[in-house]
Amino acid sequence: MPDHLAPDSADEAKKSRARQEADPESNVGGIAADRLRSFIDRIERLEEEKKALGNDIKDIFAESKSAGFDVAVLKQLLRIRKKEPAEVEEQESLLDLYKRAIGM
Amino acid sequence: MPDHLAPDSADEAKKSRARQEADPESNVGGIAADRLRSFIDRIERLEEEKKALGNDIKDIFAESKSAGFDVAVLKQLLRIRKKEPAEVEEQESLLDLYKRAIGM
Amino acid sequence: MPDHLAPDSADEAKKSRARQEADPESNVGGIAADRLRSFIDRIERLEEEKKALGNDIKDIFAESKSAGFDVAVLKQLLRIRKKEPAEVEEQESLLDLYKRAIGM
Amino acid sequence: MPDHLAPDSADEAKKSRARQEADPESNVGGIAADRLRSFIDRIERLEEEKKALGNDIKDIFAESKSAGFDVAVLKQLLRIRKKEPAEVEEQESLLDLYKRAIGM
DNA sequence: CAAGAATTATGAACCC
DNA sequence: GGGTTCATAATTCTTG
Repeated sequence: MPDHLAPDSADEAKKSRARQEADPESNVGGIAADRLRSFIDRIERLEEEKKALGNDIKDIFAESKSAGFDVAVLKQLLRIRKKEPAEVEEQESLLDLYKRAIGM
Repeated sequence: MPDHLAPDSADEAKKSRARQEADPESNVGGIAADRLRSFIDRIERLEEEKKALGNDIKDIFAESKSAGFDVAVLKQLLRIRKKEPAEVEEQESLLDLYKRAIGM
Repeated sequence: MPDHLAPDSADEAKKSRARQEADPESNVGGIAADRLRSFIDRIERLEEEKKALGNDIKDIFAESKSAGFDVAVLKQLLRIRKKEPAEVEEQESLLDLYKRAIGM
Repeated sequence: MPDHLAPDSADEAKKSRARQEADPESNVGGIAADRLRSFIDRIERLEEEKKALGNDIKDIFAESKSAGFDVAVLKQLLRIRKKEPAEVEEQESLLDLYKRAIGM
């Protein structure tokens, strides 16, 4: 987003304080606006980091593929490791049951 | 093609099995166990960090809610802020496409 | 319970009743096999039709390419046409959110 | 939309030809425009049908859930049925191999 | 045929 | 806690 739409922080701080008393109920243009901006900034920053980590993970999958590993199987393995062993077993036995029921 | 360049994954898999004797410690059933474990560890580590960031974000939403903000509105604001650059980009790519389509 | 609906064994009857009120004839390991098979058949049938439609669409793209149209541009046009109603909807929901946020 | 507001196809065809001569080089507003519109209409129609089928499938999953089946397992079963048996076996054995390699 | 984008499906979070 | 919406992951399709 372009910076020109955002007033600089010093001016904003002044305005915030000035208006805070004038319109305390809705807090529009007052300290609440600063607070809102702060929340948004913090969240967007964290989301950026999160995305970067996602890219790192993707890189490792590419690396493991180059090393000759089957990425689909690797992902399957990771999925299994995330689940509780009991859950894995339960789903497997249910799958077997369904298979037998339809004669597979 | 020189040997030191990476062969494709099928060849690599074959070579891995061929080399099993040469590197017995980390080889299990023709698989470079150490390498596999390393990939898995790295990925799981990064996923943990990613999840932690997700929790941080959730915390901020809770905080903003406590501060009196409407979380749903906040999220929609964030979504719009995220989408706008994407749309600018899209318009540009559409323009490029049209240019190419008419041979510019 | 009529005899002709009676399951083969007492154990089977218990399991059947515990899990569902199914026709015992079609019960395999406590699973209503006929019902399961029916669900699977119906889903696979619909997925086939869905895939066929996907192929039809692909054919039309090929046809439009033969007619001299730029397929990439065409696809982007379609994407935009699909997105516009979504945006209208979003604007409305955003408005609703703002209203709620200010207590209307 | 009421039918009386839509020009009938003969009228539309006449108009197309009338404009074709006016701008033959780029084919804008001429037959190519009609052709383009036709492609778009056909594709959008098919995509609608495709989406409807997707909804039908979703409904069946809901129905099977109500009947007491585990939807996740059901989907797993369908996925397996889609793959070639050889592929299924290969992936399973590879998974076992990886598991042993990391000592699971 | 590998890489990348696009669609589709799955899983998580939120509200009721 | 169950259904619904939204974010993330997986698959599919396309292009070079």
